[in-house]
Amino acid sequence: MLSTKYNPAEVESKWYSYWMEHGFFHAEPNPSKDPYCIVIPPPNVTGVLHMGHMLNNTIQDILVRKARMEGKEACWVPGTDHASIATEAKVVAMLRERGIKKSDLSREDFLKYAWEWKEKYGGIILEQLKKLGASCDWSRTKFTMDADYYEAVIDVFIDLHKKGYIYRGLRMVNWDPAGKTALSDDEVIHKDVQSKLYYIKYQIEGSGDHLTIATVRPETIMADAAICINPNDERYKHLKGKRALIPLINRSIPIIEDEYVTMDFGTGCLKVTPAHDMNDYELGKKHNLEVIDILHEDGTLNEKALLYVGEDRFIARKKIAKELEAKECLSKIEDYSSNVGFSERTDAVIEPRLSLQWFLKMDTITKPALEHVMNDDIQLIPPKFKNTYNHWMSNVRDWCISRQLWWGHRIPAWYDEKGNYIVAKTEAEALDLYKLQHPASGTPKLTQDADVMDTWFSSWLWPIAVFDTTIFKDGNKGNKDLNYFYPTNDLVTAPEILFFWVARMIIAGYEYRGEMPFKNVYLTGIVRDKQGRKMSKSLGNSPDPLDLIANFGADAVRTGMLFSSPAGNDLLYDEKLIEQGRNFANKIWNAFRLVKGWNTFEGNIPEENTIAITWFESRLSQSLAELNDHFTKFRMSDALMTIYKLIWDDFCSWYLEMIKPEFGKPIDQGTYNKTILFFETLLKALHPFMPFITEELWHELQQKNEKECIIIASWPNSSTFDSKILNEASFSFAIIAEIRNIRSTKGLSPKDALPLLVRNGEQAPIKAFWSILKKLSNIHEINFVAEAPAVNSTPFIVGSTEFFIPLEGKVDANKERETLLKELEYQKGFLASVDKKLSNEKFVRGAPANVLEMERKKKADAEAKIKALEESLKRL
RNA sequence: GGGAGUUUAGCUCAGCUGGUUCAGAGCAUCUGCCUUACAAGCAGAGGGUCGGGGGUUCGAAUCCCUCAACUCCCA
Repeated sequence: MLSTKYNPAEVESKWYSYWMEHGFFHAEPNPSKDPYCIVIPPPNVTGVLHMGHMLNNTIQDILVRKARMEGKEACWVPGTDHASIATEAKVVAMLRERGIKKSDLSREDFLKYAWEWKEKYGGIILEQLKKLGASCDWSRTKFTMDADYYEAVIDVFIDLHKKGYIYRGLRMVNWDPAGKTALSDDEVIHKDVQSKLYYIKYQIEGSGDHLTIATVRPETIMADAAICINPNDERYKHLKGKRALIPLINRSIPIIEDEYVTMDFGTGCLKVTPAHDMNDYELGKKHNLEVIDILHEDGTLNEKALLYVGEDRFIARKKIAKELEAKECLSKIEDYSSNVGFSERTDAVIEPRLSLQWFLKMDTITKPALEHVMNDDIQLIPPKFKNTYNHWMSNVRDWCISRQLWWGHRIPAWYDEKGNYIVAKTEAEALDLYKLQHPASGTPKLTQDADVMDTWFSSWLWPIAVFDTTIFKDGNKGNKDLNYFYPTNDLVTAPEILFFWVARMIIAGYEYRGEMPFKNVYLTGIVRDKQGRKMSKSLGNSPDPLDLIANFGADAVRTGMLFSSPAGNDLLYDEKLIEQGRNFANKIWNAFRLVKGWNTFEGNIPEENTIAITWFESRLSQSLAELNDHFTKFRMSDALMTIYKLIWDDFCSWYLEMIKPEFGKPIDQGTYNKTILFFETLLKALHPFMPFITEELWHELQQKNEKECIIIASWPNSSTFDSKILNEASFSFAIIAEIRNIRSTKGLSPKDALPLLVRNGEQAPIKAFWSILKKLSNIHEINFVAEAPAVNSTPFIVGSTEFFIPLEGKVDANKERETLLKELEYQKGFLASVDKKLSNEKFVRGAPANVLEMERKKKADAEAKIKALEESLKRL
């Protein structure tokens, strides 16, 4: 005897290995089939599976499985990226535990440790995906630091440099003085900090007058390049064209005008320090100001500061404030709350710092990427992201592609001792080129740039490089795989990386293939907890996905994630959703137990079963059409809900109840066979969502060959459906609900068979369903009558047909009158509102014919109901 | 500061170009059932002035204006 509970654990591991053994996930270029391809957003090699991955990869797996069943050559390419910053941080932490400092290691030794770390932990996340059921072509697993991929990234750098897109320039970066490295914006944590606003007096050159500026950083006055005022500021008209003297050091600086200055902040006079503030830097560029950097890389003042050289910036701040006060240059100090960036790793206050970095010019290379999204060649789903995309791409800034790290693709630039550089693949090539360009210089000692490239500068090649890493150097036509699978079809990712990654892949796609990298971009939401907070390790509000899979089964987790996740909207995670998924699996399991338990006999199909079958065929077809429609619109949640209701409501609650033989009795062979086919069709339509239970039952329902698996079974298509029988069914379901309701309110047991009278039943739109109605609502006889019965009976109306259940002695006349009166009142009110509309001339004139007709039918129905209700009341 | 989005039942959300798919779904809640597939279940039921206000229209959840709250992105 099978358990009443479905047990996913062994089923899931069994089928996953089975699929792997039979190579069902593997795809090869196949000219007789259409390709379907998704490249995975490569997770960090350092990562472990979190809820966001679960959602994201579930959606990808659903799309791939469906495409595979549709007979396409479905290829889902997995892999990881090297995540230079995150990985380097983890390796540094690992070394620290072993008592090793990064600064004591050579680059080569450090990288050895990094690779060791990668080999040990780098595959974890991919193994976890297997537990989820991900049907990736694992033989194609790619890593952004694979030797050939590494070379491709270098080739791209060289190529773009040759094309004039890559240049070296000064740029403000987030500098961590404790870690002595630049950080990306993501690694900076902004906090509100209580600080002071210092009001400092600057003498105006050639006069005894002063102006006053307000600053939180008095230690930077030595780096000032100008004072800026707003040209519209009446108060400072007299300052125009003058110069001011920096206190303490008496250096003369110009007073400039720019509308950038907020007149009502501070004093309206702004000190401009281009070397130590992002905004001031921009302002400085605009006005051609001198850039004076007064800080060492560890945050102490350098000789350019002239004062307090060697002191830490914060100590210098205090000392300078004191000295300004002593020399009466400080007019006041206010408390002030400011937003300060801290290093995620060292917690040091971030210092904006100018440094030489490598950039990719974005103005021309982005053009096709913008155009082809705006004209919908590439579709963003949901489309609201087009706005955001447009805004970003139209205001795109040059991309800073260098990082002061070791783990990653090292920049292929070689410098001589004077700082001249050559971009080349190897040192030997660089040397040859150098000699060509500097024939007089002899043989110099060249050193390679110490920095690596931004991780995105490798992952932007992903949709191409997973197939072919050689096309970047010589622009060849690409290998078989690339030409078959590229452009890929769908990309599923988070909106957070729309620019970091998606936009850049599109740019690279057009640059190197002249073609889009994918047709559709499905943007998922963020998984949050019940209170709407982002899932995070520090909050501890994220469940471990693998625990969930162990407790509920992967099928349950997959469907649970999808029950509430419209595209682009956040998903509020609740374990209840996973339970719902588990309950659904259990429901299917029990339907299987029922069907599997039946014995059959040879004989004619009874009339009610014929009707049940005809009806379900139509219903199935209708639902499959709906399902496919949801899929074409990427409405995954709705697609799941469609199949969920089809199985739970239509198949289990209605169809199986219609055909279910009495306990212990056999079922006729014809109905049985048909039912198995229905069940199989349902399993197929459900397979992309719940791959494991469907594969299990597929093999349990009927004996299958070794290779006859649901994973490669053909996707069920919708055929025509008979809307008449669907209407008849819903009409009879409404009657059944009424009868059950009457039983419920009158306290009648479902076991007591009741008679049913129908007034003018010959005209009721039920036709074939009378016998089913009898079975499902336990009615022992149905009589068609011309007049309402004289005996005590409970009436009800469905559509415009009147029904009566004779209930002598069981009816409370007063209660009955009450309900009838209530209904009568409602119907009269309804009729009044319809009448009002119909007597409105403008409505009758303005409304389209079908609307008018509807209203007239409403009126007729309401009048019929009122008449029937009044008659019933009279009889009571 | 600029831009985008959201607001519909207790919760999560559908409702395309204004009119019977217009007030819906799932979950939750309540009531009654251990009815031999399933209590991880069955059968019923209740629940919303569609964020507030104003306008356009014969007719507004849907279009326009305005206010409010929340969210995200960029600075």
